[in-house]
Amino acid sequence: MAKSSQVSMQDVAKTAGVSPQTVSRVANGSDAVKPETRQRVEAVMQRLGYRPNYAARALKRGKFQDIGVVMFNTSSFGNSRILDSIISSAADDDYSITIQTMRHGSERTLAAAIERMQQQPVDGVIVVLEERISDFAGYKPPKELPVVLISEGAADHCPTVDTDQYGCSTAIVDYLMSKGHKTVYHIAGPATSRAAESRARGWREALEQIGAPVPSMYIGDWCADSGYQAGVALAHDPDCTAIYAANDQMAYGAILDCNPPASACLTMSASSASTIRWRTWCHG
Amino acid sequence: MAKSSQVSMQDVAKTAGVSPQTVSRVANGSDAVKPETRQRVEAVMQRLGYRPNYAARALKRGKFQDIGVVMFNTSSFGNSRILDSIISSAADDDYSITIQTMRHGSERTLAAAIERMQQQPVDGVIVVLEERISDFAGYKPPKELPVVLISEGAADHCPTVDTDQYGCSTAIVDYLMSKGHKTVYHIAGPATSRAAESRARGWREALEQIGAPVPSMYIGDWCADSGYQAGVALAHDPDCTAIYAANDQMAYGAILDCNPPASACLTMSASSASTIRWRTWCHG
DNA sequence: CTGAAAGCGCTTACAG
DNA sequence: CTGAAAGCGCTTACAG
Repeated sequence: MAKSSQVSMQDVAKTAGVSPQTVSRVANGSDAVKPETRQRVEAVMQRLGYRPNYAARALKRGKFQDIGVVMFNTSSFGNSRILDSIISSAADDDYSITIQTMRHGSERTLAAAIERMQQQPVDGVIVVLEERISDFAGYKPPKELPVVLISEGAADHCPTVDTDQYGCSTAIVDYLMSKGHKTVYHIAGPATSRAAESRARGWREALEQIGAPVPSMYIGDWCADSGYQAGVALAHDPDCTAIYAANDQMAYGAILDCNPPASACLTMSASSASTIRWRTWCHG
Repeated sequence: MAKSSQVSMQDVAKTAGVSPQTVSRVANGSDAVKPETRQRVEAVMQRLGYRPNYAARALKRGKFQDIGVVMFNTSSFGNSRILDSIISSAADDDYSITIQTMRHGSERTLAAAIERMQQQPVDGVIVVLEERISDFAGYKPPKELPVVLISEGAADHCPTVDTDQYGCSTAIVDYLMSKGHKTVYHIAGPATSRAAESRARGWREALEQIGAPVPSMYIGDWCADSGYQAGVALAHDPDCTAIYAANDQMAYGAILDCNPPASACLTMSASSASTIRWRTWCHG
């Protein structure tokens, strides 16, 4: 919107010989315009390259038609899927997305993240929380800005949604056990992750429920390397025939060295909007 | 910015007993304010929960402090890395990012994408192009909105940047050959991808340069499954000791079945801002 | 150091 | 079906 080169509603109005009002009506698809007037105005808009000014419109309307999204990063598999889904869902309703990441240097608190978002053209904010964050539990969003958290465990004063991490884990364990394995090994995510904890808990309790032995758990850091390390160890364990890794990356890593001993390796990932995606590797 | 609950500059001015002017000066950190006045105004801002109105500010300033990014999706490994980098680079200069994906239903042209972005609060647009797009070559961006393409091969009328796909490929081939392999197999990306084509060309010409035999190439679709298919075939080829896959996912897939025959499997991925990331798997 | 005035480009009642 | 007026909340010269 370089001021000089911007064609305004005024310009169109003047050229078309109508009031700005009428141009506005045409721009917004009102049907209270005579067809031939509309046509004339549209022709001028086209010719002059008129674009409605976003800022002026938002100022008047009192909303931005835009939702802010805050994530730690956009490059983890889960986050990038969530983001994709948010973007296309928003687009379905003509909403745009403003994305921000939690910066390493600055305070990693909800308060700081929302504070930054309040300077942005957003009508509401979605925060995707993978790690624990110091002010999670008691955080109170400002009343002018709706905030929804995607995180496990509800915050006290803020709407929170999440996928059923625990349920996915038990389902995966049940699935593998139904294939005849004696037990399932687990490569967990880091202790800082709420999701990792729930997945591990689901795995453990599902095994206990069935009465299967609970092998000691490997704790990774979501990265392939950590899965690889676990795989190296597991490759020498004759009892290991099935592994459930807490995310894709670690499963990829584990596969590198646990093949052929482990005849089945399953990995799950929580994707957007409570859709659970399963992936089966090395069908055994 | 729900109009009713929004605290305006006026409100602060009235409460603090100064002019809106002065509030503006405080909000923008001007030093032409008496310290005690500033303090008083800041206290009131704090107490009332004042936030400058983004739309009004943008309308006046004539810019948004925001850059639009258009991608086919945000969930491919390369794209998510690029996005992460763009976001944090932008944040360093207090710019925000508005992200949009090319929708499946709508026209997948630069013209359509930029058209949509012109309705957004953006001062410029970055388009990440993985596939060929019909209006790529001759596309002319509007003069009011700066557009930069990330794509291979320059467009005629639009600034274009890209990583050195070709150079990466030759470097990877050279690296593997230096490890004593007789040749390197290639799992390429789909023919629709410019990047895939350059990577394949780099691979082929590097082998020719060295005088190594050029095995027939496998063409995948970037997904792990296609890499897996290639791996299944290669596992039975005794001459295959090294594979260069055009992206991570296909490399993951290939590894599943080509181990142990292929003693080395390298994959590259083009990441953000012309940084080339290498990953070595199965050091042989 | 501080304020009164004008205006950014649009939309929203209100008249006709 | 069309237009004149007011105002969204801020910033930018211009005075003092």
